[in-house]
Amino acid sequence: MSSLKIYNSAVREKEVFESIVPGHVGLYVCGPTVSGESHLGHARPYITFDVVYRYLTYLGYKVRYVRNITDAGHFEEEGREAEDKISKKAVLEMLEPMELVQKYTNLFHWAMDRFNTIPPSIEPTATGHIVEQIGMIEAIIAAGYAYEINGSVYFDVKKYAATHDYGKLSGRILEDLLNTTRELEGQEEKRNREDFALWKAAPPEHIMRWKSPWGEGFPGWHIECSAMATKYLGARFDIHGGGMDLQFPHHESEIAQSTICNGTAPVRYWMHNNMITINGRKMGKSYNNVVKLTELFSGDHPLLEKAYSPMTVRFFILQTQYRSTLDFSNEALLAAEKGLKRLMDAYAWLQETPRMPEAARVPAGGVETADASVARLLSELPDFMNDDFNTAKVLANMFELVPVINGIKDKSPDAALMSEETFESMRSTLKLYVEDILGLLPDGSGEGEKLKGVMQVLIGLRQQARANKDWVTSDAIRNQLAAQGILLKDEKDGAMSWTLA
RNA sequence: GGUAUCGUGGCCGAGUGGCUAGGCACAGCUCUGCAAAAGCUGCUACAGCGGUUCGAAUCCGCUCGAUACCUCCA
Repeated sequence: MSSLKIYNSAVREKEVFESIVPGHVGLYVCGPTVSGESHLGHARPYITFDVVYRYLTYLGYKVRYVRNITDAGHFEEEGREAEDKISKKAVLEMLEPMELVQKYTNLFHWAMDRFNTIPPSIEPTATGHIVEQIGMIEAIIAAGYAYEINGSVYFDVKKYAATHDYGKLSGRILEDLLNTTRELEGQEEKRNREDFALWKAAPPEHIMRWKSPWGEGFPGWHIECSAMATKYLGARFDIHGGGMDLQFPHHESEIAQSTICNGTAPVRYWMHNNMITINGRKMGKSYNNVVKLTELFSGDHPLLEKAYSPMTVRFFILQTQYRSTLDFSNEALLAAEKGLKRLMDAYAWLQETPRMPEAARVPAGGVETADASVARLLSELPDFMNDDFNTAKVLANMFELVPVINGIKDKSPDAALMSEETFESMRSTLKLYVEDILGLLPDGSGEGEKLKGVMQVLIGLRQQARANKDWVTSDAIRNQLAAQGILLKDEKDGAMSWTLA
């Protein structure tokens, strides 16, 4: 079997994965900023790294998965007037930042649960680690790589770059940054334009504020990840993940801070997922093209023709290699929905069929025509996962198994013949990859025991009607069920199956 | 302007030198009371131009086009 290779953004090539501490993996993923609702674009990293987490766990590693919640900084609820922040209204009417944080954190957890992502081992919040962040900033100042001005603290990029490779991760050259940095407000007090904030003094109207050696203020964006990653994973850990748009400046700055503070580069393998685009454009607030997850699940958005289930979205994302851009459209999502249904229908039947049906059994002296190809398709799955988590190829192989499974199910005369061992191997391997590694769940929601019982009654009535060639009754049952969103199918041997539409 | 990535059939997308990706859509056939599903078959592409090579979607160069980042961003 092949060994796991990961594309390391820092060196721009695939490297064989070796954990720093044998048997253990430290995984850090930049989490959401909970000042607003998560959108489809946010779903990608969390689903991508959920699969990474699942696969590493399957490989036998004890993984500590840390994903932060960014709940400090500038906060403003969408649509809410900024003046609220400084109004002299009663406390209850004023914007309470933690109320927003709680609301959007809950919503985020709800969406992650629907996507069937496994919760991280630790989900630290920025506000819960102010002490650690202040400690880290003090260490950086003590080392001489940061300076305080007017209650704010900035990282001295120029000094750092003199002896370290600032820009290595993002492929940037410091001089270029000097010339191309945008004009922003509040930049005057920095020594150099490329310096970034470790701590910002809070203006009087700023509600989120903490005491620090430099006065009241709040931490810079980059320091929180460095502080929390260091605290829970150590000065040097295995994998750091996040969206490509975070590569610069966020991750570059993380490297600089942690390197000065801890005396070592923090991360062994950097992984960056690509963006989700709409009509070729990145999904983002500034482009005004975001589809929120709640809108996606409800279908309530001008760009959406219908609602799409969380599993459809998960499948849609996994059908693409995580380093490629993924273009969103109704057509693409619809295709994903249909494809997933086909895969999961075959999969569900296979899981309900513990023993190889007679019809597919190889007759005495017969040839196991399907054994070799099925075995090959199955044996390639770990190779694909080991090749930088190529879930697209894993799914492609699974789709090649679908006709094999359906052939057995339909007892078609030219059904693929295979040995009992191959059948069992197919069953257990698919369960492992579909459910445990890719995290795709059969859409069994709503199929309560009572509904199953009721369906059995209706199926019985319809079978009777069909036996009597009473097509009127037969069709009435099927059509009325369809109107209720239940699709009834006649199988080859007179049996019937049903699915919720 | 700087840096980087990408351009694959109607659509989405895998693929770093030779072998069918896969899904969806579409067409035909089989099965079927009808339907749906399923099975089989077909549709077979790599932006353009040069180069390297026995051989290139894959390597190199140029051109055209697109996107991302350049301190809000998954």
